[in-house]
Amino acid sequence: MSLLHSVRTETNLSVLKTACSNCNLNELCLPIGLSEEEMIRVDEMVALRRKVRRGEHLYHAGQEFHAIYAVRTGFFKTDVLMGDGREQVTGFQMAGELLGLDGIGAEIHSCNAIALEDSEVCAIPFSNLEEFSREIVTLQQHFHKVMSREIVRDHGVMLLLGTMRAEERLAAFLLNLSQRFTARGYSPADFYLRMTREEIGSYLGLKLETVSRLFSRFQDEGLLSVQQKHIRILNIVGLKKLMNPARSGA
Amino acid sequence: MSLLHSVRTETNLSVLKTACSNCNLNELCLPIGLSEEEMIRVDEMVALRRKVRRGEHLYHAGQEFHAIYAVRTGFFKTDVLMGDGREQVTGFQMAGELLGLDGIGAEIHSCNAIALEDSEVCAIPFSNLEEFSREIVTLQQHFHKVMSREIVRDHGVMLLLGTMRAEERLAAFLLNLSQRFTARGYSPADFYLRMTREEIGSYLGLKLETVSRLFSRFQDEGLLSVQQKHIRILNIVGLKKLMNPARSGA
DNA sequence: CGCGCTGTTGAAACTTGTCAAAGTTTGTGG
DNA sequence: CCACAAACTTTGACAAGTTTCAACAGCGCG
Repeated sequence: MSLLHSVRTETNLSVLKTACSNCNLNELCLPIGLSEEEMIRVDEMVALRRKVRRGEHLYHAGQEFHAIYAVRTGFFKTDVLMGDGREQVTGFQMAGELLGLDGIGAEIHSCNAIALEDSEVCAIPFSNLEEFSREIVTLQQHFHKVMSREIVRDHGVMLLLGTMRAEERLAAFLLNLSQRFTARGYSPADFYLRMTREEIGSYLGLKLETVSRLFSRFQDEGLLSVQQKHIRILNIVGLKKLMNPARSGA
Repeated sequence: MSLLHSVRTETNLSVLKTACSNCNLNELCLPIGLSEEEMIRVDEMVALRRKVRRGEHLYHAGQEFHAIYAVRTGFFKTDVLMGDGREQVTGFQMAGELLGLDGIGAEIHSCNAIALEDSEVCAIPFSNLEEFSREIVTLQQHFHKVMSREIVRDHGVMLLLGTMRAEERLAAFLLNLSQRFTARGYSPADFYLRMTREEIGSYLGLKLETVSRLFSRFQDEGLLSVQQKHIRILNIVGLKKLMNPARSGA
């Protein structure tokens, strides 16, 4: 526990042992589908909980990789930076979602993970995860699925960035958020954005002004109500239509 | 082996057992780093070789997932299609690279894999892979790294699509190809593209006309020699500079 | 309570896309 | 083996979408 040389803005480590078996997230998180017995074994795997304050890094690009993190509470973004300062946000993560998969390949993190609000994660030392997944088939399978789904999600983002127009991108983004909030028991149509217009823009391959204009336009068109970060979706069907522009024939 | 109901354009299955231990690709492919003994065990894991002719699908989006494929020879693209016909190419795969990771999550393939030239793959039934990777730690670790690297690669493509200008994208694409050809013992500066301008454009989020104009411009600027699909890189430093436009300070 | 970060809006500029036409290569069938 | 058709590529002129630059408004943190 006397781990860190307490680097500048580094985050706090908590000594609290986390128990997946008690966690209300276990239906969204890694242990999906484990039997009660297996779940209790998995409790050993999770090392500790860690709090990350808004604006702080959970890990930096270039840093050594040791653990996968599961978001317990809060909200993160991951991004990659180009030499000249350009930023690409590669994802936004909320409760139950995993962070750090990018580090396995090179044993070095390839992106930054930054808390967008005060957050808490479970750290799962990767060697533990590999060890347990050799013994618990369900866990192995589930972990592989999680990684694969991350790949599929990334392909979806490529589709968005490569082929969609600005308004389609923002609609897709809002619908995706809506759906993920719903899965966590929150309102599908009324939520607070945790990220700035610039971060949304970076994720969607747009400039912040474009995002802002689009929000205004969607509001004018009666699709949304926008008050800063407070979004209400007023016409979800309309939003969906924006994404799938009427195809003539088919 | 009496597998397929011989669907229309479906590909041929070969009864040949593949042996990783004899394969000259094993330094690029899944079995990297295995001991000779382990390698021989892994031979059992690989089910069979399959030929895929140019233009044919290795698998379709929506099809049930059973196996991961390793490219032995040839060249593939993977793509996802939107309802209205828009296509996003998500990757180009060459010898030693893996196809099918997208299918693990939902047990259904989420993209199409199409041969761009007559090709041959090794099919590795996924249940075998999971079984063997429970026993052979090196294999488990390597497989996890391969998946993670795919995620990192995807993030690189997001960066490209989200933040780079057309000329930077094409430069990055050519340098990436060059580097992968080099890793396979081919010339870094003289190669044949297997894909059309439209496919390059789809991968890079550009229209085929833009790609064509860019090739012409790069040629005018003395960076490349372009004769249809035959590319010679004449000024690799110049290409790299295009990607990292001179930063003022730093 | 004010300074700074975040967001909004406008006008002009620029990059890339669209449409169109013609040239080139490749593949196929006679 | 030639000829024709289809697919792919190149190039131009113009249009459109998005960015850039700039000014200002609002909220929130210290």
